[in-house]
Amino acid sequence: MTFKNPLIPAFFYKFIHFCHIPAASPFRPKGSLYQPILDTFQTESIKWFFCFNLFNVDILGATQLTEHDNDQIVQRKKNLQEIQALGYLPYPASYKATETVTSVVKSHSEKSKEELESEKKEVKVAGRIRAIRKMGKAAFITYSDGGEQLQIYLRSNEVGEKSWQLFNLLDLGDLIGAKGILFRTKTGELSIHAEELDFLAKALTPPPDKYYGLHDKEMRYRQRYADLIANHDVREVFIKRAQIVRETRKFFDERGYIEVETPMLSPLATGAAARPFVTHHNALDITLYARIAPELYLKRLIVGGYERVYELNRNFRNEGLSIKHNPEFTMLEFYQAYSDYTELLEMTEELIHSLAVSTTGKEEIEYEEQVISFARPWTRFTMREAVIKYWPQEEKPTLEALIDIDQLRQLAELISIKFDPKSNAGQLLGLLFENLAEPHLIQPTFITEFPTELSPLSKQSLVDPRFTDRFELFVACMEIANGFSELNDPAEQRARFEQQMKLRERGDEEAMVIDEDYIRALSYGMPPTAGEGIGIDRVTMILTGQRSIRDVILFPHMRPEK
RNA sequence: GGGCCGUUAGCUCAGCAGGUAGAGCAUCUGGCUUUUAACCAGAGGGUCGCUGGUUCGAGCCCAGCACGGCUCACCA
Repeated sequence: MTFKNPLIPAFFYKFIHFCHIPAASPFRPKGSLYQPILDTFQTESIKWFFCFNLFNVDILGATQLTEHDNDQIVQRKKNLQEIQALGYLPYPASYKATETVTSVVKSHSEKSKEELESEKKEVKVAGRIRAIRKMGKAAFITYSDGGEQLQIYLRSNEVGEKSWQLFNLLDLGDLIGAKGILFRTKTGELSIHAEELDFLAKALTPPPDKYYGLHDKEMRYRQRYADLIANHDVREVFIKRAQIVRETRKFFDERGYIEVETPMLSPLATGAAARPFVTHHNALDITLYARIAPELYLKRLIVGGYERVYELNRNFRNEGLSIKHNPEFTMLEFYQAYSDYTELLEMTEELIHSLAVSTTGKEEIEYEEQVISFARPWTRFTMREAVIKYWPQEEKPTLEALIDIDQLRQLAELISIKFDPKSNAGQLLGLLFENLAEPHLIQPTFITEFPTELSPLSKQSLVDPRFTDRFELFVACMEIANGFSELNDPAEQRARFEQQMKLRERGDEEAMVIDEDYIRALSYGMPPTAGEGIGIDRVTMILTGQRSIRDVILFPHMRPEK
């Protein structure tokens, strides 16, 4: 076997240099330290390759002390140095495990002590050390693959000199491999009776407290890796999130939808009411916006003849952060031709119900000390009905009052809700709804009949054009979904955009921008279509019992450190 | 952006009327061949977020700043 590489002379030079490192570091490698390792390789070429590898894995860097090192890091670097001296690679490239900790635990948890003894099953398994219990010449190591935990039992006289020496240099958090026979201890715990230990990687930074874990929220979000190592339930949340996303895709795939990807960077930030992130494309010398919604692109695809499309991806909104808002969040949007909003409403019920059952196993879940029932059918109110239902006074407004601008102003004043005097009737009704009804919508509730002024992309109701054929779903007082029959009349769409532009001119930064190409697309003829967006982060929050959106986003945005 | 709260050992947290800092885990030394938050004996470890002020003396009181959490407003 030959290893031909024109760079070998360079490696050679590095290697020579490497072997003559001045005594600058307190952990300067001894001159002949690597010779035994190199000697085990027969060919010169492999030797050089290996030499490069050793050099590249930063033996010096990893064990060099810095002024920031505390006593624990110093100790761990020393241990790594000694592990190398024993002949182990400090950061080997792979480990040929026969299975994972989780698979071993899952497949053997039911087996009795006697069964295991007769099977004498040999396994080779890798994991991270979570606990070490040493008793003189024997010891237990608990290690984990992130999922399950497994115990290794070692005896100094059985495991071999080299493995035992390695064991004495191991620290909590290190990654190791163990080979041995599965058995059950006196106390009945499934364990590997170790024949051999392997060293796979060093944890130079100690892991969080093995019992109390990592609580500091700032550190949990900034160093999610440490959070995931320490807190098993955090890991579970993101596994469930993946399950929710997977099943959502399956739900739409099974219904004849195709998944599409539309621009994340676009010359117009439109399709929703929000302030965008702004960036610049150098080659084209144009301003681009991170998308606030894919809506208008998806409907162009409906025009183009894909009758069912969905996109499950990120939206970006340059707005405040809160327990419910992250600057980037995951939105599912889907569009279905020849359907109206009532069909999507039913579908939403079906989708969320099935997600709830598959991720939690039940129709009823606990969230924020409330029991939320996803048993169908869910409550439905028009926006005005909801306002009336939750009106705080004995004397309630009439349906007609709730769409009349003068009466709405009086009503808002009556219950001292502050409003912008320039607000139109639809905006005022929306304001009353948010203030009075939203805080009560704990159980899944559909709100329908949205004012046209609040719905620039929705089709007007045939029975009353002041309202649109639109709904929103609320769960746990959060807006989860927003769906409507899509406005497909290009003339009416232009009028709505112009209405929005007027709001913009009056200083409403979040009002929508006109999209001429979208109107052109509509002019080719868009079939009657219903479309919807569902906030995946919020669905995940509810189904995993998390109060903060930061707990369902792996790397939530924070101010940079220092 | 406003209000409230927080920041102490590697991790989790105590600390008081203002008198130079404590515990558990982790680390180090010794003991222990089926333990499991292993145990027993001993040891080391701190710029008490930063900067200034008050004071004989500040982790503690005051001011400013930084970072974070919660909350209100805008938003999904």
